[in-house]
Amino acid sequence: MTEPTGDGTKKGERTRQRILAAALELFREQGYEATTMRLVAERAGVALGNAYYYFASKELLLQEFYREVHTAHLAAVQPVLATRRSLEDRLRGVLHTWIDVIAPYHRFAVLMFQTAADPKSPMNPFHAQNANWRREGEAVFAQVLAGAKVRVPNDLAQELPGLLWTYRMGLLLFWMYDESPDHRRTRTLVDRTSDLVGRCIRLASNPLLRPLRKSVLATLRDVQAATLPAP
Amino acid sequence: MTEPTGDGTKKGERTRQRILAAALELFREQGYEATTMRLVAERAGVALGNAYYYFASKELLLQEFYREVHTAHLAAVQPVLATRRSLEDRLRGVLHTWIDVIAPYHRFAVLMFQTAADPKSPMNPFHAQNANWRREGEAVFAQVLAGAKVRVPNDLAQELPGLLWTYRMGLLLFWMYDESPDHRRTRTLVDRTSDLVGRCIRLASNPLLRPLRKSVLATLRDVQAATLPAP
DNA sequence: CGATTTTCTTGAACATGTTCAAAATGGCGA
DNA sequence: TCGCCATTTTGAACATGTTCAAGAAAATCG
Repeated sequence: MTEPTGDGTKKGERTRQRILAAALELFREQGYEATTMRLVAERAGVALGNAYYYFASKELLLQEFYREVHTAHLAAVQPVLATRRSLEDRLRGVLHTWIDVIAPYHRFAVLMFQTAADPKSPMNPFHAQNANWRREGEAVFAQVLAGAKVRVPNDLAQELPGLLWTYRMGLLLFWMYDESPDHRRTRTLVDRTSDLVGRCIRLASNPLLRPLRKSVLATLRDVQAATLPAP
Repeated sequence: MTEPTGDGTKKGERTRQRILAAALELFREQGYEATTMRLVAERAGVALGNAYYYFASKELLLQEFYREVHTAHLAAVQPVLATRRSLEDRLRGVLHTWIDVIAPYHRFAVLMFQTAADPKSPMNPFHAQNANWRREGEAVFAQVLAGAKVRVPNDLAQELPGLLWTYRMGLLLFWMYDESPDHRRTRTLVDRTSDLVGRCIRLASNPLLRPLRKSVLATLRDVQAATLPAP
């Protein structure tokens, strides 16, 4: 029957949660490739087919992982944004927090990519299903910009969250291959690049560069219009 | 043990070629995912296991495809480079030629990525096996720069081929989703961005921006040192 | 030429993501 | 409570990438 531990839950919802929990656990322990659906089902105490009743594919389980990480990051980032004012500081803070949040999954990410696995879908923003996920990610950077005391021209401001999101994707890739303790290399890279990004933003805001900036941004928008579904 | 990479005439070399030909054929006809190893073997008139004797994985077959494309591009690009002098023209020419060369494989590429397949390995430059392939690709852009009448500072010149190669990777991604006839959208993008790239290179070469440029390039080199194997 | 070693080829077997038809369970009105 | 329908669960079956032990063919050697 139902009831303890609060979520509004029918019978099936609990099963779903057990499966998801088992999957995330196994992802963390063994990585993506090594986590077979049979293992997930077994640990969840459920038949193989049942896992597929709730998650149509292994990849959907993966997307749940991204959601998990995203909400954790969103929460962890608020105190940081509340106390820092300069663009560079805010950016740096958000990215270090990001590393903190994903750290437990390093083994997971590395395995996932190392085995020639799929950056494919979950990393590929060019698909409608993933558009939401991407836009949520951009929102954090919009927050970063909103609270920072920099003046950027409107055209640029509009594109910046997306650009910063892409920048973070690059960092993610670097982080995956970063085996240094506490991911120090990545953290160094964050420090250096958040500085550079700040400088580049200021440079791009220079009135002298307006024509070039306009051209670049126009092209960028065209590319997005062609690949991303309409907002 | 057995090293199947053969000099031209042995028995096995013919078998290898038949398997490779069958694979490329099927890739073009049906895309990567739909091409099963069993199909490849069957069309090559060979047992399943035999395909694995020559190509340890399906992915290796894929890399052969890239090699094929690369050599074709290299050949096709020479007349273009022989007749154009400005950086923008050379870049544009090289990229349009690139589109020409890969055009027959559009269906292949689209299927490959659409099915959430693997940009993974063959697209992932962060692996030793793929480093060569990447460097060969960069060489074309080094040629583009060498024959162009632009003066770029040395530090930048050193990194430009790699940067342009990455730029081309982005174009490839765009092209995959480009269903317009003759890939006109991608060609338009090439025209616009090769122009922008030219302008950006000139901007980055400005002495006033030397400090920023130095910082960016230094960071870039660090990233590469951490991810790519040493040249 | 015959024996032996190397190269090539085969097909069965395995692991894993995924599907599916049928069985079990639960909810609920009569 | 009984019967009926939707929800949930099951396990077998399938497709495909990959491995492997063993056999066939070719090359090498004495």
